[in-house]
Amino acid sequence: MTKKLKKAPIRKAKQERAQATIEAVLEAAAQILTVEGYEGATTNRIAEAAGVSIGSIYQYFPNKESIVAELIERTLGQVMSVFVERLAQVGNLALKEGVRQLIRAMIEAHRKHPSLQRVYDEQIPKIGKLGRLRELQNQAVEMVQLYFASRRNELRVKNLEIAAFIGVHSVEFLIKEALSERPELFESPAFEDELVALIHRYLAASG
Amino acid sequence: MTKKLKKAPIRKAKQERAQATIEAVLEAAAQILTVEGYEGATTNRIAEAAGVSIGSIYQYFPNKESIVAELIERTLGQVMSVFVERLAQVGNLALKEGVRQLIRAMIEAHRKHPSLQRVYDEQIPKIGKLGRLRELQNQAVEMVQLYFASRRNELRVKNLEIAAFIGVHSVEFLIKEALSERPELFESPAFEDELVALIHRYLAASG
Amino acid sequence: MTKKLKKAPIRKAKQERAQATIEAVLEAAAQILTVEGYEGATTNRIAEAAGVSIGSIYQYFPNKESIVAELIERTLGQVMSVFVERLAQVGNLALKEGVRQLIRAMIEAHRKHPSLQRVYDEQIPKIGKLGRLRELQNQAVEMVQLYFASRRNELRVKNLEIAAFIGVHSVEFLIKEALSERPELFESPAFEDELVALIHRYLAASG
Amino acid sequence: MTKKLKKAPIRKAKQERAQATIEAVLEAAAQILTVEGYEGATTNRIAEAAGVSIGSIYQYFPNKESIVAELIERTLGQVMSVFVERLAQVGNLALKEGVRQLIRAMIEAHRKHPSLQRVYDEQIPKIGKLGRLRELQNQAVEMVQLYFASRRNELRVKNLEIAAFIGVHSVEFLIKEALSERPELFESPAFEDELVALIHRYLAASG
DNA sequence: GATGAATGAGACTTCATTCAT
DNA sequence: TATGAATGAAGTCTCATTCAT
Repeated sequence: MTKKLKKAPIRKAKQERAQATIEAVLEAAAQILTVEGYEGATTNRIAEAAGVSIGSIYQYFPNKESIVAELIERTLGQVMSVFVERLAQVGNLALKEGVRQLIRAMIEAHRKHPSLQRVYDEQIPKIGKLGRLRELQNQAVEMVQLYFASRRNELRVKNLEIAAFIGVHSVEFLIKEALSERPELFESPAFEDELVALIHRYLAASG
Repeated sequence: MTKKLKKAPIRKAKQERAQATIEAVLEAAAQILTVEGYEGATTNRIAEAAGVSIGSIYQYFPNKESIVAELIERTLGQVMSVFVERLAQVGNLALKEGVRQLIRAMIEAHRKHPSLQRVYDEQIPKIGKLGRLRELQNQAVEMVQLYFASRRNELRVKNLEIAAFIGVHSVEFLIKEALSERPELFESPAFEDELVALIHRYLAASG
Repeated sequence: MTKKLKKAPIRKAKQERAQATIEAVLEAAAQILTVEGYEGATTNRIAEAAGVSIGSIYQYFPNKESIVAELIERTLGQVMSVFVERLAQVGNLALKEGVRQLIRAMIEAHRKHPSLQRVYDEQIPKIGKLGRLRELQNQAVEMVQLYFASRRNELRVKNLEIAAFIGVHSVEFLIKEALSERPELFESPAFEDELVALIHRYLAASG
Repeated sequence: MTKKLKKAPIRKAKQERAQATIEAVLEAAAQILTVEGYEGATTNRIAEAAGVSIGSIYQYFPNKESIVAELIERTLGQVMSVFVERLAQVGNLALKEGVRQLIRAMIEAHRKHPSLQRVYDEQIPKIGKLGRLRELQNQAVEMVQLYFASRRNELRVKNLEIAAFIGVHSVEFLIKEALSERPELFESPAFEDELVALIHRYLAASG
């Protein structure tokens, strides 16, 4: 009994320690990738920044690529879940308001992972063959296309696939671009308005 | 005198040979970057593909980065010159037609350097600290802003700087994205129409 | 007193558990060495296969080498004890029958530790500088030499040291070679006859 | 013309330099393998001992294993060619003289590559899946079997395959064993006589 | 004692760059 | 000037061993 009582917390403590190491590695990797790019992100540097030995990294990640992969997976997962959630809430709003809500969701999602985005864009093609990013982007395009379909009577555009492609990618990219090149624009309330105008006027029957 | 008379053509011949070497190196580098990405583009591989010794590369380029830099410079230079030229011709066209001409120019420019673009996007941030690309993009944005200013009476948008930023970057990126992910869309005539609609409706007073 | 009475069985139990751990480690090590060779036999893998934590291994073995050393010691010890025992029984047999008994003993001894032999051969030189194997082989040679001396009148050979060296090593090696390369030969009864013929005809006065 | 005249020797000089590097690496590797075994033979150590940079090793060998492989190939190739040559010359000699010639050939062949043999035996199983050694040994056994067949009327043994297996392997191993453990025996003329006695008496009809 | 997370020396290998020819 | 052999810093990863819990 005594043993069992003791052992459980011990194992837990160990698991926590392990998890702490993993988090430290991922944070350090994110930090270095952001500041110095993929070239600067050597395994030794990540270990050092994480305050961990190089061996510990390989206890939890099979190789360097998998660190970046995990980082990507987490970031994209969060971004997507925010987006999907908002999309569900938007179903019965008028087009313009729906567009605004979705754009706002994207802006908010990116605010949480500021400059890592660019690094991911660069590295993703090398990791996992066009990778999960494309997959998720395509999912997003498809979901948006369905939303457009549900609002068809408000739309000017006919080809919803092209419209979704253009809508998703232009917003996504303009957000990233503003975030990294014009932070003051990204932060201004006008930015959201402009994006909404861009997409809504493109989609909607005029007048 | 006799010497001088002889030397001139020899020097010329040498210059030609040197130029040929440079071209071969750049072509080989472009080819390898396109097909295998930056990782595969080792100096030895470039030398081999160029049919030149590794030593010769360092005769003309101080380091590997400078090869990529020169490649970028040339490509961007061409794209920009096409764009600038078209911009000059567009001055007195109506907004919608002007927008169409500029978009068409960008599409054509990208058609000439299809797959290298993505590599450049990835590499440019690493070379020369935000690099020449940003500089040129900013130039483009400024010129477009000037063009917008000359058509102010046709515009709905008030902040021309934001409008130019959004217009240039969304078109630029959508072209790249279509080129690499939806080539069939890129090739369809509808693509140009959609881009024109996106930008023109965003800019113009409706009606 | 009460304490002592209690402690004794506890210590015993502990000792038993300790012994069980040691056995598990040695078995796992033998298994892995046999199947995957020395390269695959990492300490972590041995611990895992033994169902023991890596820390426990270092409780009982000062380092990795000592695990292999113990394994070798045990195997060779068994082989030698079989051989020595048989040698004692052979003292008053006629040469040919004595040779046959000794060869049979060697064959039987090797049958018990089939594939580990080769691994030991590879590893022994690295462990303990020429190692215990040489020592034991030399002992065997000396004992055989003594046996030959006791049968000197039946012998053709004069230099008993050389004869013992040749006899012991050729039999030992042919057994190992057959075991690993021609198992069907090793299992056939003809094999023993051939070895006996090889050694007896070499030793004995012909006719 | 001048150029051609100059270039040829230059290329030759370079080839010589390259070859010298290769030889230095192989010699250093052989030396280290002999003295310290496979564990001690790190690529850096080999490079250092060869007086070459680590990079130079990888200019000529794709990996560490290939260095050992080349060493083995060269040694075995020489041993085999000596053996095959002698076997051809031995065809019409009486059995005993033939056996002596073959044994002498093996002794001479091993004298040229003294202590490397043991290392090869250890490493060969790991390189190339039982490797070229087994292949060559099997070839040797087969050739010897053919020789025995041509001398069948002088033989006592019936199963020539087993006889060849036993003859080849026992001689081969006794030579190696003597070489590494009893060099003074290896050098004595009696050694050859004993090996000849061992094999000839085993093979021949007595009397 | 037992556990297993953490350590870090050191192995193999790559590749931009130099330099003797 | 052209060549390509040589260089060596630096990168990724492994694994025997230690030590806090």
